[in-house]
Amino acid sequence: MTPAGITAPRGPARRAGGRKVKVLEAAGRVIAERGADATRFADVAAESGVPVSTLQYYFGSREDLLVAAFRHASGTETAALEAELAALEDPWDRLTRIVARALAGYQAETAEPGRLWIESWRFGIRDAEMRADVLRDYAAWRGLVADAVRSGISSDRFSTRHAPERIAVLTIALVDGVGIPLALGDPEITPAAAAADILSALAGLLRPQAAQA
Amino acid sequence: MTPAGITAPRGPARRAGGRKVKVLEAAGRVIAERGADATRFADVAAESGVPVSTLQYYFGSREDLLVAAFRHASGTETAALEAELAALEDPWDRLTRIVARALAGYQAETAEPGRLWIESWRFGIRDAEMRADVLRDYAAWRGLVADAVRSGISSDRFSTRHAPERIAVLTIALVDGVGIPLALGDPEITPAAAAADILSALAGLLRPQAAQA
Amino acid sequence: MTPAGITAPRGPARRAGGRKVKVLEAAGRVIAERGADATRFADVAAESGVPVSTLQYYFGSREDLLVAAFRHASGTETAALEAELAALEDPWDRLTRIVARALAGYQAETAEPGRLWIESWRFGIRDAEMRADVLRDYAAWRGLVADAVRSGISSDRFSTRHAPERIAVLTIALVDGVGIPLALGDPEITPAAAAADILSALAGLLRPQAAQA
Amino acid sequence: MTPAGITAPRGPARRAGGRKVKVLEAAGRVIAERGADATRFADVAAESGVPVSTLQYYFGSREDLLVAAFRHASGTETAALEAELAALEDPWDRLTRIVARALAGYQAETAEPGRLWIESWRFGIRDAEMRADVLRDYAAWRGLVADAVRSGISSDRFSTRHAPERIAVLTIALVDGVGIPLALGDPEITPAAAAADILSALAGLLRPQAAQA
DNA sequence: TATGAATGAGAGTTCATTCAT
DNA sequence: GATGAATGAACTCTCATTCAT
Repeated sequence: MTPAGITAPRGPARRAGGRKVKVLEAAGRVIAERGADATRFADVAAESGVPVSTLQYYFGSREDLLVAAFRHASGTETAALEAELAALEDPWDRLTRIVARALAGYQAETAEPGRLWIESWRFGIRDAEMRADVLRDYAAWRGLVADAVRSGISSDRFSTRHAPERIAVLTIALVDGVGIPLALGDPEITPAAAAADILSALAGLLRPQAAQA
Repeated sequence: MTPAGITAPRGPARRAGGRKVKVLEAAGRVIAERGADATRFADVAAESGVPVSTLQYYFGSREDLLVAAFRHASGTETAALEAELAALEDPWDRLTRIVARALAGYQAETAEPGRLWIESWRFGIRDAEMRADVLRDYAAWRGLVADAVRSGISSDRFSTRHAPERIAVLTIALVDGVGIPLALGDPEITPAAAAADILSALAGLLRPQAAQA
Repeated sequence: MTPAGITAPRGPARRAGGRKVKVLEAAGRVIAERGADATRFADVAAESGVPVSTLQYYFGSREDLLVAAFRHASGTETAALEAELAALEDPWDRLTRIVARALAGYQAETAEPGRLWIESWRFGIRDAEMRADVLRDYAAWRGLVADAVRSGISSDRFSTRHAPERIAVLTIALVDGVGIPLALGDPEITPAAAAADILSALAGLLRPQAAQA
Repeated sequence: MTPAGITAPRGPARRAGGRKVKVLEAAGRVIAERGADATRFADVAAESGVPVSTLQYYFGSREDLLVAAFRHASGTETAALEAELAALEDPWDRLTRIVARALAGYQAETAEPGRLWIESWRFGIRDAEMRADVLRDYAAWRGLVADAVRSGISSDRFSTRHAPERIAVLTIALVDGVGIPLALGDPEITPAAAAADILSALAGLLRPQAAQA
């Protein structure tokens, strides 16, 4: 199906042997590590092995590089989630997976995705372009939740008086709201308990039939 | 109840006729406006009318000033909330008030408290002192929720199989998780609907008797 | 009179269908607009539509391009003046035309020739090649004046005890010296009055007979 | 007459032991040497011994430093000329001195004042503040010439049908117009001959009585 | 106690130039 | 012959901090 020459990635930086992608990933790591405001060209250069002037040649200003890095990271994360969900039929399983993946992003050592989300809120408050990206991401994640909810309702597996869109807003709010203290190492939150609590609350809203509490 | 020394304020800004307090409030405004990382001594000097070198004389390093400003803001906000709650008997009313005040912090033009919260997460991820403050705040807010829940349970106004501490975690998660898109001006979130949804979810967990939906 | 090879232009830009000439004219405009020191390859590329690397391929270093642009502009201007003068018999008319053309170069919106002259002095002070060009131009302009003066003397239309070469120096000095404030928009200088004053001073030196004041 | 403590200079930078004045003089030397556009903070720092950041603390931007340096130089030069003229009674002597001083500025090794004038025209074409300064200087120099001319007319030592202001414009034009090739080392111009020619032309306009040709 | 003066470190950005095609 | 990609060098400017008063 795919002609030979097309195996090379076709993302926003398909030329130069994926060098830009390497840079964007390096930038993501640095942002997660130090914060967007403290991310210098020099840091990304050191992390990626690409000279500072080349970074500027690629991306223009420092802010453009940051926005590109955020966009790359969120695109990657969303794509991975969608790929995971594609394999799942049961709507409750899908919700479970969404919650798990979101929380996983906030956990552990690097917690790269979660840190980038937190950075992106901060950034989006003051930058219109970033804000648009963040809202688009919110819409994407909520959309996946709402789809699962709608699927569960139409197959009679969920029974709820709330609109799927409202459920979606609450679900994403819960994972973010729990994810933050998780990222901060709050001793009162453990990943497992957090997931269980969120799903339990969701179950209260959706009353899923069979197989779930 | 109140220890002796508290009659005269003993915080970091007791002397100098409240000049330090003025500075901390100015710093809070600047942080909300520009973000903590972009808050320079010069900005706070301009906002407060106090010379840069005096700010350093008062607070030491820039980071110390930021931490002090966060601490002052959170102390003020928590105190205000506690004062509000002190007037309320009914536990559901108290939960309603907590949710309302939290969401209010994220809304509208300046959204100063909410922006400071978001900043403080970011900051706390990388600074131990700030992290301790943030976790203390989390504990305080959750404590107020848990108190209300316990009070409702013991007076048989709430009926729930969840631990009050878990309810508290979820409640604070919800207000933060909804507050973030609110602060970003997400068109899918309106303050009223957000509050209603959160309270509706809480009602599902607590099944409050009478007077509430 | 004209050496053989001149029928086909042999300047630095004979090939490539006049593309180099287009570039040199673009460079002249940029230099007049921004000044030689602030003239970047990128500016000339934007003005001419020729890529930066091609400019370098054509002209070598930035300084070489600047010198070539100055030379092209002065050659063009001198040639135009000579063409104008060729049509005039009367030596006073020729002086009048020289003064008028010189002053015109300093006037108005773009004042391209005048600005290039001013730039070239500045440049010539520090660059030997440019200095030689400037002195050659001085000699050319003065030569035209001296020729007219000599012609007027030998035809008894001028009566002066000054050497024609000295008159020429003073004449060119006057047009430059008045041209500078003209280029600066000095409100005390108007083009018409400036020309009249210069010619009046010249008349004092040459005492032209008949037809002139 | 002068109280002890006042011996310190009272110019635009009387504090800090005249350090700013030292810097401005250093900047003037660098501008004359390299040209304004090529004058870097680092050059002035090296020439003056004052750190780059201190230069910025003193003057703000690089452009502000340049403008201040030009202003200082022109103020110094004008003051020196006025002091010279104050000792002279005879109007023709005063004109002679003005011409001599102006030409001297363009001569010799450094030719600092002349180079600064040439730089200032170039700068003034593109910068409104500089332009205002240049026009003010033109007015000052012309004013001194016109005063001498008026004085000569009212004492019947000059006899001219030209307005003193027009004579002044021509005089300054002549010294600038001759000064430029002088600064360029034009072999056709010698300082002595240049001065003689200019004064001779002036004499033609003013017909001074006695003692002058 | 409070403040202005002074300065070093560091960052983003511009730009000519080199290189490979 | 022409041109895009890539990069090192240089420069301005910001800013926290030190010092002296």
